[in-house]
Amino acid sequence: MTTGADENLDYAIDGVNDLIRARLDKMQQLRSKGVDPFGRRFDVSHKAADIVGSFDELEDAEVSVAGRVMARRGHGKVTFFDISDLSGRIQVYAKSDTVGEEQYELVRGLDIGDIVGVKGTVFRTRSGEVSINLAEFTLLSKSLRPLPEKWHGLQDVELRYRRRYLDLIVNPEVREVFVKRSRIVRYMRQYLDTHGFLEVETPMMHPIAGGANARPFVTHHNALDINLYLRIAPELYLKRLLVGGLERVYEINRNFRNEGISTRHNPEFTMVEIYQAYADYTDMMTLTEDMISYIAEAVLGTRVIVYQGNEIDLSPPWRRVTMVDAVKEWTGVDFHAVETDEQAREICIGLGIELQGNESKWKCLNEIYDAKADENLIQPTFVTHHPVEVSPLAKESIDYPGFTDRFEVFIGGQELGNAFTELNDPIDQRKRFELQAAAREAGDEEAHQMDEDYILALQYGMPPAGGLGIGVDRLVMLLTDSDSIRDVLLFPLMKPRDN
RNA sequence: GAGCCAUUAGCUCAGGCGGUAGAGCACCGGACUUUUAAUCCGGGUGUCCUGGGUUCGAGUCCCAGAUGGCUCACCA
Repeated sequence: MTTGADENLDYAIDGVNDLIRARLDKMQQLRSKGVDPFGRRFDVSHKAADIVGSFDELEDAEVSVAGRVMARRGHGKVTFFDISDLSGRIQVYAKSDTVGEEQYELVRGLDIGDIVGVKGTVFRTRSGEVSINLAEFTLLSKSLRPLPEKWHGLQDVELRYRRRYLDLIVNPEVREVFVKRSRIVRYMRQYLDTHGFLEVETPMMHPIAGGANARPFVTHHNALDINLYLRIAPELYLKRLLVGGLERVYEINRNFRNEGISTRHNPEFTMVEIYQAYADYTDMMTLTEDMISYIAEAVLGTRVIVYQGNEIDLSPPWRRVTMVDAVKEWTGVDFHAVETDEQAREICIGLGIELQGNESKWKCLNEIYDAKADENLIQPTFVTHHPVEVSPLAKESIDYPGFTDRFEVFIGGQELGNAFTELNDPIDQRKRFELQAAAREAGDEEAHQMDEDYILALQYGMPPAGGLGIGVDRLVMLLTDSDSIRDVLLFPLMKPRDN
């Protein structure tokens, strides 16, 4: 399928302008000269940054490098261009006398954005820049659209998210964030694997959406003719695995919650959930401190980080405070001294917290806590002992009746994780579900549904266990100093544009 | 879901009080055999987000809508 140089290709490209037309013309001229504008495999011997970094060993050696043309400086019979690969950039020096007229014409026709392969010898220019003296040039992919500007990069936030590939091409610091994200997850796996945890995968499509308080996405299976929910948490499946004797399991995967979008919430987000038989929430605290500081050390080389202008020390141990004490610290209100639900509601209203009007005392405590926690918890902090009422899957505390052996961990003003000693009493669990069902009846759309199948599993006996969930996106935000979750998601959810 | 702000060339941005739409980079043509935000000469490439309205005249004022950002609400 050859394309004639005079064929009008505008139909094939959306929004053709003069810049694009010029590139289409070049593409057709290349074809008519027998040069394929969209090449094939190319043997790469070195990465750009490695050549620059190992100049002493590589001087005068022949190398081949592939990458995208990011800048071009023509000087008549000599042309310099910079190519960029994942490792970095290197300059290529093309001299008409060396490469010959034919190849030199190809170099002169290069556009910023073209992907090329170059072969040549390593040398240093007069001004000291490590470069490749071009011997052989291959066009690997013609770029038909102009890239964003080299100096300011791509600033338009909407375009950055919708066309992340452009963001990655022109904004190196963005690429760095996602490389770090990959390393964070890798070291998390490494930590858990070396501590005897088994990585598992559990269903993403659930007949009952359980394990968290959230509204689910609904989908439909045609052959079975049943509705299914995209999971809001893997918790109840992972605990079935504890029943099955897997003892230490974890899963790193996506959860889906049909709720608002914000700088801290994306409808799909990544959680790691970890369960350890014969342990409790205090073991989970130790694990949290130890794992996160390990990851920081491994990825960043330090446990002292800066997040949004605050210096944060991740070295264990982290502060521990009960929820009642924390609320007392922030507001002066001691909930142990509050007698009635009405009193509690009045306190809430006095603090400017909106209520439905039927909240219990402990629900009120939780409301105040939710409203105040973020702003007050910059350094790593475990807030422990949430009321039983707001913790339907956690075991009640022995020495703190009415509260659960649970914690939420905050760092940098953001909730990062949630953990508790798992409720393994099937009778108690049924009662908790019944209370949740009642709340649901009363209009709480996020209350748990009864899950008979899960209770059945508990009836066979689940070992006592500690369970922990950590928001991976938020951990990445923390370790990359990102203030929006969209900056750590390659493709955050965006409303489609109707063209 | 609510409030505030933004939307102008491929990209980054400027456009006083309503009077023929601008710059830099990129791009096109020319010069140039070690440049590097190369330089020099010449060229402005546009659905001013969309649709209404006011006006002799709207990028600019008014109304409605779209998308995005931030804040709040909900949540992790």
